[in-house]
Amino acid sequence: MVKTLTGRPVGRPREFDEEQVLVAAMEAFWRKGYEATSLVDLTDATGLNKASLYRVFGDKHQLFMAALKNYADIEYRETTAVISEQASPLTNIRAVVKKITDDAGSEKGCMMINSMVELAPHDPEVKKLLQSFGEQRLQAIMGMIVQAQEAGEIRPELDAGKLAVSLMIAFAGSAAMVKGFMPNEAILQNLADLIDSWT
Amino acid sequence: MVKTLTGRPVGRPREFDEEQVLVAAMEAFWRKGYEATSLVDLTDATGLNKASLYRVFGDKHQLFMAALKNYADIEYRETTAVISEQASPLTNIRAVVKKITDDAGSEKGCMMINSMVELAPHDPEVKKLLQSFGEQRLQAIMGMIVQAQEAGEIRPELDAGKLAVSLMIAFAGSAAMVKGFMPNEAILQNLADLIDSWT
DNA sequence: CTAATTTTAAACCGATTGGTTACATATTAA
DNA sequence: TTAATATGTAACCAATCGGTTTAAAATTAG
Repeated sequence: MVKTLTGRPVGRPREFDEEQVLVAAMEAFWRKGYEATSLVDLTDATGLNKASLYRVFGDKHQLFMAALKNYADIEYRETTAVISEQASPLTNIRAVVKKITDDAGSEKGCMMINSMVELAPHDPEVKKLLQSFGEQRLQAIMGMIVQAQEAGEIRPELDAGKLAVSLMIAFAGSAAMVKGFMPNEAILQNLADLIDSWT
Repeated sequence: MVKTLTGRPVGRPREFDEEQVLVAAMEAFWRKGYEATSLVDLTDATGLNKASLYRVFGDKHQLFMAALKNYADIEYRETTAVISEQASPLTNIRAVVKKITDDAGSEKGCMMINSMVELAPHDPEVKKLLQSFGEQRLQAIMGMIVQAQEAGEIRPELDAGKLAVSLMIAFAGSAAMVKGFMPNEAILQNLADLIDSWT
């Protein structure tokens, strides 16, 4: 990718949008998991052929890592976006819960939980990435809980760290259960009840 | 397998124990999941060669189904075994929680949750099996909760069905989190806190 | 125009996949 | 001993796996 004076690269221009392709690959991995998604699945989903896919994103594992990062980025961006300055901390927590369950509400579940279950024990790279995403999310949730306690919306004697852990575990469990056992409404109700029990 | 008058089958007797082989296959699938476990992995784990494996258990998918059933059977048997007539209902609930988290406490997690996440959305057979296992477990947990309420150990105004759902989701979340993010102690603590909040 | 550069598509690669067949071996009933 | 039956081993199979190479097509700078 040699840049020229005009800023445009020399040579034949790309016929695809890198971001779009990444999203398509992400959706394939999200739906079927890592192992079950073949290169043919990926070329079908992205519209690219193998060679192009390899040149731009590297091998299957690298592409998966990029897709997982992309998922987490989108998730984080969209989740923080539902937080409003005007709303109360507890209202924001409920909005975040709704957002997260909406994303993971289909049978695809949550790509991070899917990857944790399928890959984390055997794949150090995936594990490391998921740990840092998880830590980030845990801290964010705990911060919101502390805010809600300061605002008098959550009982102050409760341990914010423990509450955050319980919510994280409930998220993970929800993302698993929605894939084969429990309807979305029961899951949403359970999360609502959990948060109600904090007030 | 033609039976004779003596009860012993005609022909060369088996050199392996069917139950042992199933357990070995179960452990391989439990550890690596369905897709990532190759036939070579299975022959290594069981000590049998492909042909014997196929003749006795059918193809890979049938073997997996048998292994999953075996897992659920063992799990159910061992879990109900920790329940004591002498102990109070709540003590029994805590014993069951300990038992389940002990089983799913390693990085292998819980084979049922692993399978639900990896396969349930695409594999109707697996989904159906997991649904019946899940329903069975949900009913068992709810029954114990009702007992504990009748014994005055859990607040009677709480909805036993909802509590059972919350515990199931917490189990599922625990089984996911232990695979890559959260240490066993934090998970155990969370479950203990959840049950404490019912008293 | 030409030379350089890049992208695309498709042919190609060895290895591995799940699955089957063929056959010598072992054990039975009669 | 013999006929029947079931076993374990290994060779074999086509299909698919992830991954690479090759070469034509497209676009640039000069």
